[in-house]
Amino acid sequence: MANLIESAKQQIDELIRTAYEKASSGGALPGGCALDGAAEIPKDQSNGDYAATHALAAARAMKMSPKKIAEAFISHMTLDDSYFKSVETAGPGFINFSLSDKWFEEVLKAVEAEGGDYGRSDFGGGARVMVEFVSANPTGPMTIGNARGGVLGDTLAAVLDMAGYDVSREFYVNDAGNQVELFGKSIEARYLQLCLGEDAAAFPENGYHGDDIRELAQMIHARDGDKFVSTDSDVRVREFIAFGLKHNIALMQKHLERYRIRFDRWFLESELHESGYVAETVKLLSDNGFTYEKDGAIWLKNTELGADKDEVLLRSNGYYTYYAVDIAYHRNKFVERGFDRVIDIWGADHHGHAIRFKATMTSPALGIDSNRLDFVIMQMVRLVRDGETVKVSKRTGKAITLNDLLDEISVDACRFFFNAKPDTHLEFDLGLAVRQDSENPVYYVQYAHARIMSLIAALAETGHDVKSVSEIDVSLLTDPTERELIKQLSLLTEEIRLAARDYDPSRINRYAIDLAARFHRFYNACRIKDAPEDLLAARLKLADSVRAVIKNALNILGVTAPEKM
RNA sequence: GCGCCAAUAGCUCAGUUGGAUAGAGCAACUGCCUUCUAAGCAGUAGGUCAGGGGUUCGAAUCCCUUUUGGCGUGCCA
Repeated sequence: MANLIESAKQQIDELIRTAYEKASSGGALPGGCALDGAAEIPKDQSNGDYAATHALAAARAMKMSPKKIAEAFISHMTLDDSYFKSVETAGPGFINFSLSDKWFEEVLKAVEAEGGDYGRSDFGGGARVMVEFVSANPTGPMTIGNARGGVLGDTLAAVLDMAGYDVSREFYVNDAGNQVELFGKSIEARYLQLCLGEDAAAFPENGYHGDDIRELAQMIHARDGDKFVSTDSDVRVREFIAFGLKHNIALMQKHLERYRIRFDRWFLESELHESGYVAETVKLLSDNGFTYEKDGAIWLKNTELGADKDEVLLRSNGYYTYYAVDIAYHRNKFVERGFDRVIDIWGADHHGHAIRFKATMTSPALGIDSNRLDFVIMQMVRLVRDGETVKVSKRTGKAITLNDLLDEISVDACRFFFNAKPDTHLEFDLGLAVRQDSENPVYYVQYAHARIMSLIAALAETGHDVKSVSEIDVSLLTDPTERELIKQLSLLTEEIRLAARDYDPSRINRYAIDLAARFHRFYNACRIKDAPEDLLAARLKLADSVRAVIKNALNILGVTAPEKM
């Protein structure tokens, strides 16, 4: 649970506040001024390990130059028993602190004590959070967009878990409605064409043209022959939908498993219909005066609820719209299942819906507190091969599926690559991704881990085992690469907290790359094997700490930490 | 038309919510293995932070505006 970055920052804040009290009571500074400002890690290491901006922020209120204020702070400050060995003013009035050996030792102790839990915090206070992601239509194979959403959702869930939330992963299965109907009719057409010839059945408008639909028809035909030719169409379509969905859902589960994604629950849309929950929800809205009738349909007064347009809830043909079902589904998440917070990961093609939908859910009609429902809108993935954009579409049948992708690219590389910042467009060059194995940053990180594993094994053969922090002398680790490496180790808890706060798990990728880079630098600058006994022990301990932390970071990303490469 | 998101090195992207001289990785160039994994390291070069205004001690970051791109604006989901 150690967050030594936060501890150090807090201590700086306290040191400055204490110094201000002394300085103001002694008359060196005007009293009664609010102290703003914060401790930050400066970009340039020559400016110390931490830089505080309190003096800069107080300049106006105290009517003094920031530099003079900073000097007054420092002259009234004692660093005894703190994490710092020195403090000085710099530039326009920054107060720069340098860390002491004590702090570096604390970091290694925390890594050792917490092991696989190092990085974990209670930032979330155990709040129950649902992350709903992928939720691909079961009418066809998962796409590249699902590949991105899958990684994003899974790693976000992992990050939230590490940050102290009680996390549930959920896949919402759209196994009802228009698209499913179309799915059934597409299979029906292919089936009839198979039994009676290509011209025997017209293919439905906007139907699913993919080969997977033909395959489903073939599977049915292989099992039952021409049996369904004479069946009533409604019955036949229902039968084919049931068959197709069962097959497709099982396939999605298998492919996601391969992708190392496992959901706590696969929630079926049909449950909401069959239990009458959708009807009940719409009735609730109607009873409270939030709907009206027009053109034979029931509309939600969404404009009054803060959205930019009204929405149909019940179509004139008697079917509920996705909008009505989505309201019911989210009402279920909050009201029936009591999640404190719900995060939906949606593609950019749904962002308009997300805005309207949030307005609806958080309006008086549903009464959900707006900070309980969040959307992560991820921008589209542009698939490129040989410099040309590949269109991703289930309908054309030419889409490259998640599973196709995993046949070409390792799960490790895929997961690492797709875990990019959600709000930027992602260009995925297939040719490059396939060829570039050794240039992918994931290998850079994994290599650091493998390197340490073999290092530890080699040293063990000469009788040098990894010792505990209490048995080594941390003050021997004086090389800049060693100091930087330990500082990077200390950062994981904070990075996880920020990743959870900002819903940006890609911070962990960058963290892992940075940690690996600092290890490689250390490895090149500091010999371990030939070092004097005490130094060897300290460096070996440091390397082993790095190994543990890389493993934790890769674990969050769902990427393996290999022992050899 | 209106709305949302974006624009940073040749390419892919960071930039700790307003801090010090804007950083990495690819690609290019120069070095480093008889010594713990060279899938590595060190170095050189590369910038009008899309353009213009504003806010203040201080702006890639906040506000306004223009341009460019993606997406949305269905009784599809």
